[in-house]
Amino acid sequence: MKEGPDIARVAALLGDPARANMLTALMSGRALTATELAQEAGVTPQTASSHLAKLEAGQIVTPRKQGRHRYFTLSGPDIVEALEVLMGIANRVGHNRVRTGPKDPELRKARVCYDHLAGDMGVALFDGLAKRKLIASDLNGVALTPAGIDFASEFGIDLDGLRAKRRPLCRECLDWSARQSHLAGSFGAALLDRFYDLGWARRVTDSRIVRFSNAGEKSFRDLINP
Amino acid sequence: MKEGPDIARVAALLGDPARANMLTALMSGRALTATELAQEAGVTPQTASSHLAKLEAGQIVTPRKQGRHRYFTLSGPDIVEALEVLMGIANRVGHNRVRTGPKDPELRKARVCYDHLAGDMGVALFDGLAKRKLIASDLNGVALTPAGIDFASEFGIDLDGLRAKRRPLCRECLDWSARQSHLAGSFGAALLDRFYDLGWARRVTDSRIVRFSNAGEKSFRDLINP
DNA sequence: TCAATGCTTCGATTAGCATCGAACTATGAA
DNA sequence: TTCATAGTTCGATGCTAATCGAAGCATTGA
Repeated sequence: MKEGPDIARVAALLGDPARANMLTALMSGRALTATELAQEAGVTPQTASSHLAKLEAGQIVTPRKQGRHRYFTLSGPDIVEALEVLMGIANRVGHNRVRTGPKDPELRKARVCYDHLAGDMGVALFDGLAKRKLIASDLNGVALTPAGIDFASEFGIDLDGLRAKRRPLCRECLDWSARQSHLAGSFGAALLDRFYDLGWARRVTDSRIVRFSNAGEKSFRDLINP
Repeated sequence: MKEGPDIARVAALLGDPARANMLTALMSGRALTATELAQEAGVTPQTASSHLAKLEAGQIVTPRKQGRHRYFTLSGPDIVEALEVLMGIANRVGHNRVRTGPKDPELRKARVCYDHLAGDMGVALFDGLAKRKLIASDLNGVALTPAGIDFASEFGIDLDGLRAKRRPLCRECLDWSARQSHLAGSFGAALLDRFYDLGWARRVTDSRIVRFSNAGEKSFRDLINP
């Protein structure tokens, strides 16, 4: 009938509430089992199975069999990007769920959102970088300032390497718990990696929690509030 | 129920074939009337009206009243980006419509796809830049090489200005007629703008056709095949 | 005023699909 | 082998939403 790639097929796959919930859960970057995804989506395992079959057929998720579990992950960075963009639009047009966010105080404080820092410290990072004028945000989104570009190389981040990827460098991502923006995109992810490398923080296994050491948190505070 | 922005609402709006066709048509950047969009989508005006009401309520499109017509445009650059990303995914997973592309030979040769160059010359531009190693594409997508960055400034393109926008610099976009990649993203758009400024080409009014002058086409050939 | 065009609202029909209960397969543990 | 857990398939149900015909506004032009 019409020309071009079939957007509708892909978008329809993301457009069901149950499936969207599953995919959102997978944005944590962790591989989740079918049952876990069923719980995340609030549906029965049968229903989840049917949804997962569709997502798999559409190459939105990739399954990996391990013992009697099937672990699912998002099938590529383009899926992450699509979800991030859609989140941004949903945020802009005010389609937000009423929800307070995670209960666990450690989760509220610092956790990973796919591959970047979220939670109170994620928001603090965004605000801190903005206050130091290393990033600037306007109607069109957020971007590194010239000062921010200098900062990145001083801080040990290879911007040219990041630019080689398809993902945009900077993106705002609405924080589920704090309801404010934190920094996503490949630069946001690189910052968190750098925190790991510097020993400031580490990821708690089997959880989205990011735990800063005392010294690491101090350095972090100095970074955002010099 | 769940946390976060409501992806599903937005994605569902893009996930209907009729609506997706309308939105794809609007990627040309031109404002289209309700009846035109109905034709593009292959539905009756009544059905189109109902779809447009939903898209308007979801702030995906913006109407502008003029006389007895209602002109619709995409409501922001984030919508364009979402459509581009979804096209990329649909392309990757092989969800393409079977269709040869536009019939008009001039359309096949050079036209705008939203705001960048498409058609045979769009594909030639992509290939030429790749052959000159000004852009490099891999699994993750396409990006400017260091040589490409130098080229851009020599050619009069303000990369820092482009980076300040939310849109990614480079993106592959599957060409509807040639079935090969051409260059989208803010850099792709800037290149086309530069062609206009240099007098190489101009846009035919009320059409997506881009018409190169003889001298312009020669310069274009020299550019991509030095 | 009348007619034509652009677009929307109403109502009825239809089709697709999300959902779940129940039964089935597969892996692992006792 | 037997039991338990993880996951899928099947079938039935019910809801939502896309679709279009017909009628209703609104704007423009004669």
